[in-house]
Amino acid sequence: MCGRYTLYDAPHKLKDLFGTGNLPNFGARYNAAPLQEMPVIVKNKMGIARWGFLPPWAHEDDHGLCAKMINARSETVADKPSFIESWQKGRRCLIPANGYYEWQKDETSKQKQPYYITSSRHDCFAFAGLWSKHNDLVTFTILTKEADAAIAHLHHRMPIMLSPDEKEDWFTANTEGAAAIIQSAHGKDLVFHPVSDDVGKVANDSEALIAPVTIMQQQTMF
DNA sequence: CCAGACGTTGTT
DNA sequence: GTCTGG
DNA sequence: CCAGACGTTGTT
DNA sequence: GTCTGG
Repeated sequence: MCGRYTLYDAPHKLKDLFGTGNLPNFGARYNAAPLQEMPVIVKNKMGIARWGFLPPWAHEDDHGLCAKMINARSETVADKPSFIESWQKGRRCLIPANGYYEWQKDETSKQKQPYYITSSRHDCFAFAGLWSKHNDLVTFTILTKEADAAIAHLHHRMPIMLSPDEKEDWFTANTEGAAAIIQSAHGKDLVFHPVSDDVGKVANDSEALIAPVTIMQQQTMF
């Protein structure tokens, strides 16, 4: 599901938007991928963490496991051995983003069409997530839920997205409160458009990736 | 009880 | 560390 | 998430 | 088909 996203707002803009105290340095990203280092917010601080989650009992160098944990189902996150500690101890984070990508699979033609999804209401928002720490390595996962009707035909799951003004609630809530915030999260204001297949390649990372394209129906030779 | 997995999405 | 399956 | 690799022995 | 790397 949510396996690629963008974050191109400048650090100082994110600082203002989310009211964080410090200001790490990072550049615009149009194709953030799992296992990469990205900005995350925990309470009033912004830091850099690795996308993918390492459970507390896992080895720090277990990249394979980390890469498998890029998403966590919000419906079961409180029950899963991998996430239970972070959930119960309130290790929640926000992952600032400007949009994310979704690949729609066509069952008959077996083609994959990437779409870029944004919010018509907030040009910068945040995914809700959980973090974990091993020595100096901080990792994070993005919480998901059933897709809103606005994008359900693209994909039946979507990330939990919060607006900047929901930050305070997300971090001051107790576990029950956090669950309620997740419940109330929605995607009513989501909009999307098809983009180039170039986004598939992790090495591609430019503004051109989010430009709308016209879908060309590919010829089947046989 | 111990051993072994520990995740998601999507597809069947 | 904690849950599931046997 | 997608793209790309997917193996060993032995030699340098 | 399935795993790894990014």
